[in-house]
Amino acid sequence: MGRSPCCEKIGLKKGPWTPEEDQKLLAYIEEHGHGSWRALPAKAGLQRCGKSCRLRWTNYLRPDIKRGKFSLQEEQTIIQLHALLGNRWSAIATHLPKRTDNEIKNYWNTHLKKRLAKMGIDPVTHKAINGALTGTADDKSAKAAASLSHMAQWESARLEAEARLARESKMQTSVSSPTPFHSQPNNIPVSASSPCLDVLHALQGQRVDIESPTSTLTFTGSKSGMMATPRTNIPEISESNSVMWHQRSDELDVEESNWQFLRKQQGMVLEGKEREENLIGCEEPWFTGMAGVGAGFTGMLLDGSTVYDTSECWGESNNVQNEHNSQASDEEDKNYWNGILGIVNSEVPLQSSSLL
DNA sequence: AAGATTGCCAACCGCATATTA
DNA sequence: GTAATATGCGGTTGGCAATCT
Repeated sequence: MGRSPCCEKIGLKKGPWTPEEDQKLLAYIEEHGHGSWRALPAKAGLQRCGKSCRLRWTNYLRPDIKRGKFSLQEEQTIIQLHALLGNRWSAIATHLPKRTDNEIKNYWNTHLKKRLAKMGIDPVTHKAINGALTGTADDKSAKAAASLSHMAQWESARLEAEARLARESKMQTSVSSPTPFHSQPNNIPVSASSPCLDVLHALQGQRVDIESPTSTLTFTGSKSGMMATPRTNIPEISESNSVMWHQRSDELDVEESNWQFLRKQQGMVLEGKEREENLIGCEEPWFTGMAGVGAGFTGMLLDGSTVYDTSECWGESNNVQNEHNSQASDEEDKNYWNGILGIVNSEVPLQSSSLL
């Protein structure tokens, strides 16, 4: 529908924020919460539109924002998620604690995209340009693309469901009046078993606190419906290490059928200890436990036919050929992710992973 | 030393969607 | 059901700093 007219008002200041303006905005939100962004500038004594205030807060002033250089792990996460989700920066940001969508977007555009292009990989499609990396297109790459597309659709559905649940939760908890930021149950946005976030859990093989500054999801602690009825998403690793998920059937029956499609495509699902063992395999500290993910996506990209070789993990010798992998077709398929891994590995100083 | 070029990122713009009246 | 309003998202830009010539 119609656009907000607030930014079209004459007399509102634009451009860089001054320390005084920052202080006013910060002080107001800390005391009253942001409430209605539209009404905030007048109440806070700012000659800005609400939109500008919201942006300043979410991208800069929020206390739970991590600034500085991206770690190696963050870089890989961005690349992987971009391959999965495309330019959905807010969705990607939900998987990167303390990073804003704007920051991720900027980093992608100024660093990662260039690196991919330099590697001969199309940053949009994540496919080799002119077969530079993985050879010419064939049935496998077509199937991989289809799988990836399907996965992206699935992730979209998950995000929508997540947003819907958040809304419902919000309604149930009767959050009718804005809560001052400092008095919220969690200054840090919650990581209450959000299904979407579980993707990253699988990526990292461990539970992590997701604190996306830009996440639009707001749960309200123990009163929240989300907390009362935690979702039980259980990752499963297929034979090709693809990550599978069990959803609450009462919510996501349709989505479940999508996964069955994938299961069918990917092969049998491992259970219990066997699954856990498949999550282990990479020596690289940060990658430990990630085999299920990198490998999962890799598996999909390779049509699930190639077992991921953990010796090719990020940080390991990407150029070292796997002596045990003698099949020409496997070599031809030298998976896309290895190429991606090599990009950053070859251009980013190792110490970058220990920054921040 | 100075002008040109490039890289970076905060902030803006406009569209899409959700919410409200 | 419709229109107005509010908010969120992603693309783009402007300006500053660093680097190059």
